[in-house]
Amino acid sequence: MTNSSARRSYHHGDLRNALARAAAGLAASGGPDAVTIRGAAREVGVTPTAAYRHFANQADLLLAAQDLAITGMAAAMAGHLSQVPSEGDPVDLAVARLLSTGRGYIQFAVEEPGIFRTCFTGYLDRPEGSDPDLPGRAPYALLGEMLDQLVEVGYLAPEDRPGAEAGPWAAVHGLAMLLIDGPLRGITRAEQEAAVDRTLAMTVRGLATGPEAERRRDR
Amino acid sequence: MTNSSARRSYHHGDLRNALARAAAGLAASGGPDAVTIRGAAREVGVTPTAAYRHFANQADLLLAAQDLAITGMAAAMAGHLSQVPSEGDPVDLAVARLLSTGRGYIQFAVEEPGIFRTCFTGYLDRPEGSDPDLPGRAPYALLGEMLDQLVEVGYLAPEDRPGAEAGPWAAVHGLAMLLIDGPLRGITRAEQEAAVDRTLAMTVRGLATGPEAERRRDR
DNA sequence: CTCCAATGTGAACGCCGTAAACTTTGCAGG
DNA sequence: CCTGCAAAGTTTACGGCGTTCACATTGGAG
Repeated sequence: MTNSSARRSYHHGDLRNALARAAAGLAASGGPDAVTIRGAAREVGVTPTAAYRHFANQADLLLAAQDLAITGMAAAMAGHLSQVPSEGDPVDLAVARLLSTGRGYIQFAVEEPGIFRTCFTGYLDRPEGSDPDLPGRAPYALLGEMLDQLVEVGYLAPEDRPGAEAGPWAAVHGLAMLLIDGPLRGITRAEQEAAVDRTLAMTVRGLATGPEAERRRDR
Repeated sequence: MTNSSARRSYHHGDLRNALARAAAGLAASGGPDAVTIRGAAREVGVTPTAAYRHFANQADLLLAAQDLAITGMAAAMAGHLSQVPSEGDPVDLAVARLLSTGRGYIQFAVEEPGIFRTCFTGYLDRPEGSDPDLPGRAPYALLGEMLDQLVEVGYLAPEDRPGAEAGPWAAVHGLAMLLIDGPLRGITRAEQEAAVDRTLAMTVRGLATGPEAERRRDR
């Protein structure tokens, strides 16, 4: 886990990135609370105060770890999504893509709880009117595409499209939180998968407001 | 904020409860991370080490704060639920009660984020096969009753009842988390309410698998 | 070649959790 | 009544954390 590239000179040369990577590693194993200036510095083999040449404070370092975490999560979800077959009935396909996105989200949370939690930490003390393109929005954008496709194929009613992200995102995010940090932690793997299936089924059914969805229900 | 009952003698007499209440206060204003042995002791006007006569460690104190937090949350939700009218169409009523429960959950999270977060913290390092009646299950039980009622009135199909808690709970919990700690933090109140409405609507629609639900859809 | 700005180190402060040794106190039994 | 013990607080101390300030080293611009 320790960074292999030993420091050769007084000046590190890439300390900022090295610290950020170390911070991400700490986050992966211990969650955001484990992201510590002293810990990251120790990992890199440098004095704690050196970190202050590159990060304003611990929150700033955590932010860098968060960037890496979000990148990792986006990559994992993209990989998961890419395995969905791309041929077949358009409605089935759009639904399958939404399901895959949700499943990928939850699976990442369960497999990498530290990173997942790091993705969604630190919004508390963010400067007021700061970057509206907040991190953590990557899944949001991806979800938006899925919903657009659902509208295109007639599964989701167009009038229900605006603001439709909230529901599915909440369902998937909530289940992830309950599974890794909450009261559902510790349930068996089978129970876990059942909970995921039930939640996704409810979500998909809850979005079925379009004409194509009605037609399918009547069959 | 400081506890008014000043200590009159060397022995406090009710230090454990006083510390627990102080811890809950800290949790309310600063979340679970603010629950600190030294902080609670300071609040009560006692030496930090005195706390160790009543709590094994900081996690133990946090657990006590969590108990109070969960009690408070349950009370708030019960109060919210009690305002639902008790007469009218049975299906409407059952749905209204589910909606009120969900709305109460989210509203409490938004109004008391520190307490809410404290309710769902500390599951990470809980002893392995400990109390299966985990805290945080109170909402779970309440939700179970709502779902039972939905089955009774024919809105939710009986075969979909087992394990049906996961979906609604996840949706409501997830939205709460996104609103208070996540990327949805900082949206306007109107946007917030829209997100809640959309999420609850999706949830209720997603549970509509019973005969009575179909009949209503056809009208 | 020189000097300065960037980048690192060392020592120190106050906060935290926690342990060990000590002190105060209420109360049980003679 | 009084004696002594166990319960409940206090004092002191350790290490880890974030953070600051003064200082050391270095690479590269002029």
